[in-house]
Amino acid sequence: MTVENRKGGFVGGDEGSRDPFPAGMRVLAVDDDPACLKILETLLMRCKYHVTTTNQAITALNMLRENRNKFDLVISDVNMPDMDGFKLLELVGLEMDIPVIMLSAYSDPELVLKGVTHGAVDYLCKPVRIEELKNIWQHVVRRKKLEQMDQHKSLRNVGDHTGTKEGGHAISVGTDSDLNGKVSRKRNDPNEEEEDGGEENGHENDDSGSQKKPRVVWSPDLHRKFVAAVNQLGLARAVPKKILDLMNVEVLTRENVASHLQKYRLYLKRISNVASQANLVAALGSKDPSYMRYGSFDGYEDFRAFTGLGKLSTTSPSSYSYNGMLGRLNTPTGLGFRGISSSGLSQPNQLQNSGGSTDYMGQLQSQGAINPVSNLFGGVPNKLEVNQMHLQNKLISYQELKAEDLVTSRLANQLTNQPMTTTSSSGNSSLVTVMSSHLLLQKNLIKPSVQMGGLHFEPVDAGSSDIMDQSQCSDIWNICTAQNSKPSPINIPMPLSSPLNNFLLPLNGNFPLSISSVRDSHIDFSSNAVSGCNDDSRHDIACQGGLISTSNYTVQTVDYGQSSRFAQSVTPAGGFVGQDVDHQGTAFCNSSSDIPSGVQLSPAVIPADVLNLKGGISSFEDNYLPEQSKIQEDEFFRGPFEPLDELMNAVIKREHNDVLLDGDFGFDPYPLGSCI
DNA sequence: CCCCGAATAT
DNA sequence: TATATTCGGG
Repeated sequence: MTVENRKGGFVGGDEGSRDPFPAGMRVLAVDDDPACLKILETLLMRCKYHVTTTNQAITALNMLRENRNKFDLVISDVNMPDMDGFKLLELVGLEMDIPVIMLSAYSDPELVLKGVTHGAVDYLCKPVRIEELKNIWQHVVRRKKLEQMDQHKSLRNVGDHTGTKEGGHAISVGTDSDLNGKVSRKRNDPNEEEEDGGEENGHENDDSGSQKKPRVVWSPDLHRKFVAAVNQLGLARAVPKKILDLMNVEVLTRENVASHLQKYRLYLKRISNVASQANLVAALGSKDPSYMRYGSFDGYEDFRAFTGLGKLSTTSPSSYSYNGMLGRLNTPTGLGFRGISSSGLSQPNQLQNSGGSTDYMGQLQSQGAINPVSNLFGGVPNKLEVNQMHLQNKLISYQELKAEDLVTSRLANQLTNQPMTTTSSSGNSSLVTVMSSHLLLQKNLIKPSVQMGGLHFEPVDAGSSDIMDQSQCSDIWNICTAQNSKPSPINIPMPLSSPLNNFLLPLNGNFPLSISSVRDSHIDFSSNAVSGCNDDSRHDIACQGGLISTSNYTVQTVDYGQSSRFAQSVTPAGGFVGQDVDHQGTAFCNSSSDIPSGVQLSPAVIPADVLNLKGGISSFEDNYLPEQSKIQEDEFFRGPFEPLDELMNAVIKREHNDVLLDGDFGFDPYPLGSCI
């Protein structure tokens, strides 16, 4: 996207770097404490940087606004009287594409986390040592690189040849920056979405005479909003108009949303197919490890990208840039899972970006969303996800399940038996290790520490093992697969890591957490054989589910209509809602209109006994599914639920009170998202 | 008439 | 490919 190139600076990128790189890098140091500021300045100068200082955040902001090309990097103290360092960080991230390093006397992890989640590329503790400053230029280089990549990408979209030539300029609503930080709002589009931070610009084109509506580019930010809206509404009720309203992005038209929704649904469907395939694989009992590659998460890279490089993008109000995403995409590590391809598996090392890469969805993945796919496969939040959660400063911790022992031990066993060796691509090792340790911890019944605040995150890692464990899953999966002799129509092997995932996610990391279970994802196929439904692809059920929220647990599952029309005909009362904590779970059922709305669900997803939820939670199928659905459910779920299955369904619990904490970020409305 | 979703065009 | 536009229908 464009963005004007920052001239002046050096840049790291290959091209151009004629300047002696780090030397001369323009750094803006901000600290209300004169002494600290002086020290900082001195150190920075020693590093040969060109330093500008100010003791006021406001001033710093103004300076940056005046000429965004004047600085390459910002180092700001966290605690300042006039403006909270985080605020400054946020604004800078929002308005310009300049890496920001936070500085604080406190090394409280919470603060660090906050800084990182707000988009800081680094977080240094005072007293700062020159060693730490010597390499800060790397952040600039990194960002530059991303910018370049971004530009290239966008060039394609935008005009350049072919495509839109005349008139048709693409709009990137809001996005722009996406990768980097928000900055730029460049380009053409008349108005961007709200996000106030915005500013400037506006002029520019629009003009051209042609008045062709600018082509909407569904940037990550936009998509995020879209997903947020969808989640908020619940898939069943997410119709273009409503989504449009929720998104509150004016340039968009209902048609735009409708079109995107169409694609989104397609993605969901594909995902479900993937899941099915996975199931199939499991069912077949293939022992080929390659099938299980999915175990390798690359969280590390993601993590890095996520944290260090990028800002998180949040949903609306402010979107933070998430740099690094691109980079991530290009690296093998970027992929979350090794996938399953149409053939059923993917090659290890193979990049999973689905083809294009222009796809921002892939990028989104790195954002903090919980990867649906992973859920599909086991509902296990992958490392990345966990990391992301951390980053997001969401308070998440693993909470002990009531069934903890059961689950844990079981998991442990599985894990033990099947060490995750996976990994295919380079760079995974660390993750793998992490996972392993994580597992070990579980085995020992030590609770993992994903503690982030008030939220408790349930480690459902086990899920992955489940998948691997064919026997465990076979019942369910077999059913799914066996009956569907016919591959799904779409059947695109989607690498797990493919962008699809992102589509689902709430991408931003802000959600409180929920993870959805995927067990239900089988659905798609079912239509054919199982339910005897029509082949009509329209009838596939992508998934079913609902959101359960008990005082302690929140489970979200997805529900996608069986028939495309169902949305219209059925009106679930509840909606998924993440926000609605009170809801005890609403199940949306599709197709049949007889579904009670607002039902509480409980689902099949999580066996009550396992979770030990009190209150009757009856099985989903028994109570909430429409007849038709029930049939399907039976087909799929027949049999007692296995605890593992349970696990697989990622159940995430969140404490009641866990409200989002960080106000800034918190705002995410969606509970999460992921549908599916 | 409005809106939806699928199909089709670009 | 992704998005826009069209089309049939509720």
